[in-house]
Amino acid sequence: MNQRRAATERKANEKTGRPGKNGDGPERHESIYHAISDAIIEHRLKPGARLREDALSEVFGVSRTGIRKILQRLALEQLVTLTPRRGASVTRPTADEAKDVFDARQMIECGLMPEVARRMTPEAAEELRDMARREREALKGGEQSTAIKLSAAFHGRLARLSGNATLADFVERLCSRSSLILAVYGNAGHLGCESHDHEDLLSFLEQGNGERAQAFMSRHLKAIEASLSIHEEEEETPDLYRIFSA
Amino acid sequence: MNQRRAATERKANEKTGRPGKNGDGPERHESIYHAISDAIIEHRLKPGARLREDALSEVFGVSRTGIRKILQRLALEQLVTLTPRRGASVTRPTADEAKDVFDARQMIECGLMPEVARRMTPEAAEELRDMARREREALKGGEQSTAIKLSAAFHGRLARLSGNATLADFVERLCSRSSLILAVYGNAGHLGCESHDHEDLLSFLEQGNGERAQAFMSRHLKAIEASLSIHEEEEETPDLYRIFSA
DNA sequence: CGACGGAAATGCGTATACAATAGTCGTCGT
DNA sequence: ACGACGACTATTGTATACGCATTTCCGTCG
Repeated sequence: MNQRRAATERKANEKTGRPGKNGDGPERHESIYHAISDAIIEHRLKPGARLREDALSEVFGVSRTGIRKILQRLALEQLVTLTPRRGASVTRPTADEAKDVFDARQMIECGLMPEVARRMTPEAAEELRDMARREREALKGGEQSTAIKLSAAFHGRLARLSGNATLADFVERLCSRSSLILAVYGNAGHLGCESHDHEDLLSFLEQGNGERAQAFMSRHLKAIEASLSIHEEEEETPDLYRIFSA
Repeated sequence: MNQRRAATERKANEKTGRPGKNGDGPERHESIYHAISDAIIEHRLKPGARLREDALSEVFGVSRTGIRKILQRLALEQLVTLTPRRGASVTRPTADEAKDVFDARQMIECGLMPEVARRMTPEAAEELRDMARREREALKGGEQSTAIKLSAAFHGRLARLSGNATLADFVERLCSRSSLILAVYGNAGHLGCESHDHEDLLSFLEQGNGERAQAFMSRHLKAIEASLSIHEEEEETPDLYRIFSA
């Protein structure tokens, strides 16, 4: 076990070109954090998947201490669930949580649209249009992972344009969780944010029409939420009596 | 000096078995977290105060590892700021952040009022009325720390009544940060949420009048924000040129 | 008198060790 | 043969100690 670990560490060091010591401290942690959160958002790590500290520390070639810090952060963002003495696993959102998240997005993202319309610039519109285009291409090309990430990034970038960093952070967190929700309750092949919704939304924003953008965002989110198939999947105390009596 | 006191205190705790809270488990960390965050929210730790890991670990009798975890969490909630190789300090919110926080509170707390009015029950109203009463009494009695904490708790509890846990979490975070903002920009003797605002708001909610509650909350928050004296206090790179040319 | 350089101090991150616990598997008794 | 109890293992949680980087302060030199 230790030998394996040493080998992995050496390989990691060779990769970064730092022999003996990896002094990249915070930067390395940041990249690991993004690697894990991306994997979760892109559904390469599915809800319920266990994230063992030893395994992660071996894979990334850092100490378990560092991994723990990263897992704590992910837990605070509710992307992973930490159960005491049982370790970390990718969060499996409940139906209630899904409703909360989409209600919150309705409130915040829609509420942000007027200000975003006011602050929209040609450069920002250009960047967003590019993201929307790439997302649609990824979706067409079957790269669902890429499409999911780009969709979340689009919503996040949009919120950031409002100038309110705090609310933009909230939106980004909500989008990450939405990815998880789609992974659990989404119908395969009918991913959220398809069609030309993002492009259409952009048009309203470029026209400075906050009202219509707001209404459109509301419909957009409602459409995504409606596409979910919420089946309650009782986690606790399944009603065996009801199940086996029928 | 500090070491000796901390050592004796820790020894005493171990000998007495730590009455009230058992120090063994994660609950100890939880209580330390609350101790620090309360101290920040109640302005017993003022913005800019440095939080050295060694000192904290001695005071609370836990290792630096645990303190680090707690500081990370507080940093993610933006109550403390971690500057690389400079340590942790209580966050000193900027004027921009203050505006963002209050704009966010306007959007979320006001947007929540209709649902809260719909779900208000006599028991909840009773509890909230008690909190408001205790807050007013604390304010009258000169216990500003208690009043500040109760005010934040009132807003948080209110949001939680909406049934949306995600948005309630956001509101609680925003209220914590608001406490910090009041510490920096608030006028002494004119603390937020005084008068009978909370009681009046409760009345509207008990009547199920979400519209008026929403409007009242909006005025309430605007009043708090307006009471702030925002002076820019350039932190870094003071504009010497501008200062000395005039 | 100012500037440069070294030594001490502080902080951060990692590794290692140890403790505690939940899950698993085997054995024993009825 | 089946169930229950107990030991073992795997994994997490926490503390301690060390190494490295950076900052700060002070002494010496120009």
